[in-house]
Amino acid sequence: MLRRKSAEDRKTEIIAAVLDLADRIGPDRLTTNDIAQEVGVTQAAIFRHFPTKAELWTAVGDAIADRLECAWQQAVTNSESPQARLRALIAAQLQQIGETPALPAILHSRELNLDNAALRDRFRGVLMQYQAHLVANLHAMAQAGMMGAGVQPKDAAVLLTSLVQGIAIRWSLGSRSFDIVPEGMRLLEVQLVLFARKEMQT
Amino acid sequence: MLRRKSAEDRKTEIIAAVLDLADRIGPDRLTTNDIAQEVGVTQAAIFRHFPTKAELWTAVGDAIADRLECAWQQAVTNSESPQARLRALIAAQLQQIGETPALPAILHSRELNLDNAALRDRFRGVLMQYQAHLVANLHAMAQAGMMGAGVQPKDAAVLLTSLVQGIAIRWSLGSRSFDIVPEGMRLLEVQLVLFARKEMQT
DNA sequence: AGATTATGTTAGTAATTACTTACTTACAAG
DNA sequence: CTTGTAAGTAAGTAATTACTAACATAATCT
Repeated sequence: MLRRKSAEDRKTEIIAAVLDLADRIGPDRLTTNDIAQEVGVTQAAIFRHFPTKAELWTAVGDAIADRLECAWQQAVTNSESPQARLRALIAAQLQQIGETPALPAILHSRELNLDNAALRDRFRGVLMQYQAHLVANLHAMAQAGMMGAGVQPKDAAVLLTSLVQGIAIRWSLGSRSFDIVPEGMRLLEVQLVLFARKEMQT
Repeated sequence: MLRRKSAEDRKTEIIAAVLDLADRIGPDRLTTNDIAQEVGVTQAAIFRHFPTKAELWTAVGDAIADRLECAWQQAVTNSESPQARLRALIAAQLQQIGETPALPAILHSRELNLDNAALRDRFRGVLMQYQAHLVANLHAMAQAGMMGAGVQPKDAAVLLTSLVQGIAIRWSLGSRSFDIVPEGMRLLEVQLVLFARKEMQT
């Protein structure tokens, strides 16, 4: 017979299954049937734990947002210098994507961006918070004389978030044939060297 | 009564409708019913022009690939210097996204990446061709002494494609509240200045 | 003008979807 | 051991999906 689990355990199990399936099938395509099969219960069992599919997605989104916030909160508090914090923030982001490859797809899915306004706003806030962290540390670096002139911290932050997104896309399209964290950090160093340069050429 | 159109006209009309709906509804969510309503015909009429939904998507993908290839072919041939070609290539890409906002979503949709292997491979080839264009011109710039040392053309090309993707994402998430082409070109100039810098600081 | 054909419609189909209802049973507490 | 409840199932539902077959008519050609 089937071993029963506590509702809490089953819920986290279902959310994990959604994260996994969102990567393989796609966030906008996975069905409650897919989820049930992955977990190993009947379809009806899913609705015992989440009244609607929308609320299931809300739970998934909340879990993601929590994880992200926690990850870069740690990155900020565990690093001393602005430069170290910057590196830690980028590394944290890359690691999160590496652990949960469906993350970008879910963040841009219509499931959450069209059907779930509350969660969309939360994600927007979380991502703005990340951008603010980057800007703050870039600003501190500029004041410490570690940045060449002519680059606004805001623009630099956009270049860095773009770098992360670009790596993530290249990683996905290329069937994840390289390690995302070291490759991302390598390119980060390239960009940081560019930031640090001072003299210009005609 | 309904005015009938030639099959060719109707096909392009349907493809245009798909591109529009893919942006509003999402590539993996839009139905043949949605398309029919948008075009103003019955659902069955869609299947008069495309035998299956998969073949419709193939046509849409082909149209996109053609458009992209054509756009940056023009960019390459109409510009004299490597630097001008680089700017033209980025501008072309930004303009394509501006004209067809669904482009990134379709490129990464499961519809084309899971269900249509042939088209996925074509897209991969097209994007690699773009990357090759960037690398070639960055290499020419380096040989002309227009690039500071220490940055490989390949890495620089990755930074530039990331920049385009990052701008596109920011543009989408921010409800397209800014003009994508000028904002993208502004950030491109920032990155190009960084590339051109030479002396380093400790 | 009349015949032909290509573009359309109407009215279906089987499969899949999210979700429900009524019933069952594993499990923890007394 | 008994018992109440929480976690599960079996068997449905109506709505939506991609797709089809038979019929209709606007457009085109001679």
